[in-house]
Amino acid sequence: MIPEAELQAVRVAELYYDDDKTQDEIGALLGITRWKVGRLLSQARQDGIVRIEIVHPRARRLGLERELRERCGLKDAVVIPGVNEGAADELSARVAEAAADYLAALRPVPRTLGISWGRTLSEVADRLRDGWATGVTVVQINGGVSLNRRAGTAATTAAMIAEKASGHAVLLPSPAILERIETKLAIEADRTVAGVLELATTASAYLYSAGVADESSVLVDSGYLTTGDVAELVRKGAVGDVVGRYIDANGNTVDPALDERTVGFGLDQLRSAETAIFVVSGEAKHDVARAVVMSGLCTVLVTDETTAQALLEEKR
Amino acid sequence: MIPEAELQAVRVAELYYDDDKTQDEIGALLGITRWKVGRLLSQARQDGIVRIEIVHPRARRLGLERELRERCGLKDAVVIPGVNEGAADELSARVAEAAADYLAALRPVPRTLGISWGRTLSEVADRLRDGWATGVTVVQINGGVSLNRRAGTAATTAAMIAEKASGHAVLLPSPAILERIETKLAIEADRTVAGVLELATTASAYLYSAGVADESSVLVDSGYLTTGDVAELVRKGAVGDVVGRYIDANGNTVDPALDERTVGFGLDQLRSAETAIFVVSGEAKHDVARAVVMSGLCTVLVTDETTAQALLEEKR
DNA sequence: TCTTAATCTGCTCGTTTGAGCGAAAGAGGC
DNA sequence: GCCTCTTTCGCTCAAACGAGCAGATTAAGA
Repeated sequence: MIPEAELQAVRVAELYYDDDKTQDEIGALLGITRWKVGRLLSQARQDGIVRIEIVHPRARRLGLERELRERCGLKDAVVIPGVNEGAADELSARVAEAAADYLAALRPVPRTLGISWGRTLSEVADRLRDGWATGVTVVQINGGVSLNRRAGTAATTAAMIAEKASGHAVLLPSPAILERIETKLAIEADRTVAGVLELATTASAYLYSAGVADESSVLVDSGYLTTGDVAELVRKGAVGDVVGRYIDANGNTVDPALDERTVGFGLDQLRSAETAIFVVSGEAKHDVARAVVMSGLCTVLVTDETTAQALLEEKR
Repeated sequence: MIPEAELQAVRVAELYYDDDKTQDEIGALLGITRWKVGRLLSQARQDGIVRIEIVHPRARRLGLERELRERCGLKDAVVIPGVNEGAADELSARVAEAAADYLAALRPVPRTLGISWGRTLSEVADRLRDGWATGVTVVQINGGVSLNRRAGTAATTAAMIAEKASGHAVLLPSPAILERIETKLAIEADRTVAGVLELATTASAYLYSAGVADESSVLVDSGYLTTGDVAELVRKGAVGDVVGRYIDANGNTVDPALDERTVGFGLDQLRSAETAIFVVSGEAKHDVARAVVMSGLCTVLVTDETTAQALLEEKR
């Protein structure tokens, strides 16, 4: 049996929202005071009898964002509503657009921006509008230019972001992962590389995404790792990679030896950053996303609704 | 490209409805006046960017009801929201319940109520609550007791409605359709039948449903008509039956000869009634419903959302 | 280019609404 | 039954809001 109060709440909600009556009128009609009407109304919203929805491609999910901020200790969060039909492309496009918007609206405007590279970042760069800022130095925080088959993606991403802000890009002239630790140390000691890495530490904001730990990874694609290497990493608990470094569900380095051979910004450095914007979308990346957010690798999260929900689900 | 104003409207709507900010605050935040915020907000609702929905089994669709009243010349209309999953039983149950509610809330309380019979009416009777009124005389407006296989359905419907209002039922002791017109005239001339029919004309309200013109009809089921008869009626344009009389899409009698042999309240009498409540639900009955509503056979319509939409669709 | 119509903007003012408070009404323990 | 605690109620008051208006701005036509 439905409680009497609920039925009345429904009736009141109908008259108020569908019939555009004032609370006073409704009160007179149903023989109750207008305050009671107001209370029923707010309870109806509380109970979910009245649902207010914002239906728009660019709409955001502020409720989820608030929860993410509060429960995950984020400085900020942007959540894009899920697309009706399962159009994964469109979803990532929208999230990328949101990230671009966020970056453009970021205050104070970063003087130096540290970025990673990959499909997501490239999409963000595309969607950034010309003149989104002025005079921003864009610096790569992890290596990987040379061996990449889709040559230059990494370079063009940085260049495009810089160009659209009438700034200039500083590339990291190094492979992502080296075969021998000695080589890695040597290259990091090199003036050019060391200079870039130092510049990276001075960045006022960082923008990066993450990869899934499977054979589809760009690191495999680029030849840095074999599918066997990845399988081994997964066995050790890897859920994905952030700026070229594989992490487990707790956000810790999975394979210290491999990490030693990886050139670029370290995870701890990222963790201590004032503003680290993490862009992620798609079901496949839920695990990495969780690891990144929970281990404090980012201060700002830009993602889709499903991912956001998955993150909060976990926390309950 | 999405117009700038729309994006701003979305932003405003988010801040207002999701973030519970006042229009003033939003104005300050976005650098616009609060009046502009208000205007964007009302436009967002107009454009359907902001959608307010009342989610409840007993909720009604007041917008549709208003349209029905205005566009179809109805005195009143009750529209029940569609059920999510295709549960036809539940839908008819809810519509029946709504009809019962409507009847109970009807003012002035009818002294005499004319009813038809059938599955729908029986459901309405079931859902009527004890003491829904006091001292109402319930009179059958069309025959059909005797031959009905589910013997007594018609009788019990009337009896139940009457009993729940501490009133009494007056049954029409006659078949629905007779084989010869002479018999029909004779039976109508009989004191008992004539008395009931006269009482029926004095009713202050009528409650009835309609049947579909196909072999599933209760008139076939009860043996008044053969499936062949019905097929012939359909060929002549029949869409369904109301109080035992078959009508076409315009609400006119399909077969005058058959009509002459049908005992009970006439369609014209129904049309001139002050209050004629028509209860109908389900996709199969859209055509009959349209015919009934458009030809002015009812003054009050109780139905489901899909049917209501189908009726209005037609009118465009 | 000037004129005119249409739209948009910021505002005044009266209405509508929600927070907060003391009184009344129920619920529950003794 | 009587008392206490909690909930619900009606109300005051100030904030929030929308209708309607006049001036500003834009678009369109001559």
